[in-house]
Amino acid sequence: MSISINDVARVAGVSKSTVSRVVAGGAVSAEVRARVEAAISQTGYRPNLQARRLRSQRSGIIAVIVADIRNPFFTALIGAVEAVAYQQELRVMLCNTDEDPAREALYLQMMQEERISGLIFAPTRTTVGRLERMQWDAPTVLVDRAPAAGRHDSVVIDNRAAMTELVTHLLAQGYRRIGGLFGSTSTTATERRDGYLAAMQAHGLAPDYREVEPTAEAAIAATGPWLARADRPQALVTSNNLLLMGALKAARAAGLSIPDQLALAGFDNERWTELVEPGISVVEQPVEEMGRAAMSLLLERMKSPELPVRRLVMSARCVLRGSTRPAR
Amino acid sequence: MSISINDVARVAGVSKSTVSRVVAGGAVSAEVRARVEAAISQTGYRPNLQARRLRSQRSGIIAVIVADIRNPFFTALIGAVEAVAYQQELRVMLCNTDEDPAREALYLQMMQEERISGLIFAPTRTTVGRLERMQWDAPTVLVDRAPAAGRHDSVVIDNRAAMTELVTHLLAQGYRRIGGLFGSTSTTATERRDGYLAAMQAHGLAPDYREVEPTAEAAIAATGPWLARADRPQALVTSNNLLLMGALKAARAAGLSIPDQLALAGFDNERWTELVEPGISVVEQPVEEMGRAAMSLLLERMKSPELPVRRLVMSARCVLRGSTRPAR
DNA sequence: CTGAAAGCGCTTACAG
DNA sequence: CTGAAAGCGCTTACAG
Repeated sequence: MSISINDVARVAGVSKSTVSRVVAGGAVSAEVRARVEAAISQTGYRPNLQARRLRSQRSGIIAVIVADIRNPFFTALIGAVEAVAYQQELRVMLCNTDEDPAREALYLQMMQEERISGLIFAPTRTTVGRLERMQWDAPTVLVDRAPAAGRHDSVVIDNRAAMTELVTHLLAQGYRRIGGLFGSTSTTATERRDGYLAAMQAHGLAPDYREVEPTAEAAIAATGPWLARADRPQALVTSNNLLLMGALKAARAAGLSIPDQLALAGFDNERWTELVEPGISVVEQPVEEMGRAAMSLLLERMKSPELPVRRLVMSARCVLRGSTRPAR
Repeated sequence: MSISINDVARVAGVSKSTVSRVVAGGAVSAEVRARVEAAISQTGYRPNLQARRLRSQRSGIIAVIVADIRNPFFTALIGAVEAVAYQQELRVMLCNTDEDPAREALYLQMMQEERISGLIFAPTRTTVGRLERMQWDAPTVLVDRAPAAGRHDSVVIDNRAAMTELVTHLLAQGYRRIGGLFGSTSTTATERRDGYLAAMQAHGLAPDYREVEPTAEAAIAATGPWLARADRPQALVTSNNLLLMGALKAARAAGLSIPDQLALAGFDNERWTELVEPGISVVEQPVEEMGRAAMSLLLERMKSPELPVRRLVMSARCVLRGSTRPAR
């Protein structure tokens, strides 16, 4: 079909071993090297990676499996991963699971068939549990979502503490009926929920929260009726930026002014949170750094499979804006 | 290393040809099939795609090369492509070029070595020109960015007409000093610029525009000083959503009220354009449909390489909001 | 420094 | 329906 190493060898008048050495940068005399290089550009030869991988038993492919490629948090993460992969001459295979454990299982299987060199994975809560029991031996780094302790390296923030800080801020501003809107599919959302519960309980307040599919649409559907109730919350925290956006839309639709009738806060310092009026208070995660750190851990793991499991907890910070101004 | 078809054959007491047939769903007696399937689950055998691809000479890999994975337009596009690829059992290799022609060239070469089955590509203006002369024969669909006529299938909108419509709307609202902020790296931005020029000229107005790197940061840097001038525009249109966001930030920083001191409009109906006050008028592109259509064209092209070149022009629509209310 | 040979794990005609 | 053989395009010891 396409031009192979044999064609180049014939044109250059050498063996294919020699062509292979030239391509790999091995020890070859200058004269032969020049002849082979001429033959390569004359024929337009391009190595076949499928063959190289089969023979060398390393694919040089990194898989990235995320729950929602449309969530800008994951987009930024993927961007950082891709940048590192590019400079390491690794390929990136993209897998989007829509928070579906069945799809995650299928993708894991496919990536096993792919003989990937490494995996960056943001799994659902369901799969976090299963992953411990599964036979899965490719070098893997869990990012954003991980068990408290497990078999794989991970890069996370302290979700519980971050949410506790956010809720404590609202309490300090005088809010008492604080509602929580949390994703139902990730350990991350669950940890953030626990941070909310801890803060409320520490102040002797009754929690009032919902767990939903982590999309703006689900947030709108859940928040609309909630905000129409007589005992509706004075403030709302959400576990991610899509839920935050949905909550804001629902508040606007209900005609509630922010923060006077509803204070609002959530996660991820997306640019829009600063552009709406008033600005929305958020927990900012170092997402680019998380992506780069995950790749660093992965590269080390690929090099040294016997390293002890590492868990990297990065720090997040609250960015406070008008949406959480003191309660009247 | 890992379990191969030979191991399964030995356990099942058949030849590896037979195992291959079972895996491929070929004609095998029920009794033998059962034995082989038992051996497969007993050994935990997973086919090696590298070997399969080398032998069958088709990779089943789709490459997606985009200029900026962080631009939500491209993110949505990638999401749609991935969804179709998943159901077609194709893998997606993700390539991000940061609008860099050198990086595009490198990625094209890599994907050639990958022996990809197809390519979805949003190239820079530089590469749009080169692509015509390059030897590049993998099935390819250009999306969002394409030459007026060329060797490859494409899916675009009528960028020139869409921008003309947007500017004509501003003119009808009474604005005269309308500035344009356009990306410098894509045919898309250039076509939108031409639509702006056409509308201004049709009304005998002097154009006033800048071409910049298509990022929010570049937009802020360009717009800040511009809005500080005595002859600053009364209205501003931008060629994409990142520039729009940057322009809005610069307007806010300059303390200009919208639309009274500065009307604003751009591209892509991102959710934030509706949540800021006032809402921003935008051209909405059918981005998901563009991604799915691109995959449809690609699948057909993969099946029938001899089809004539097709150019699919999808329709866009203006979503008018408060940011372009009539001028005082 | 260079070449011949073996083999990575499959699929695919070709016999039987 | 089943198996033996060839071969996809490489790399990698092994000789020389």
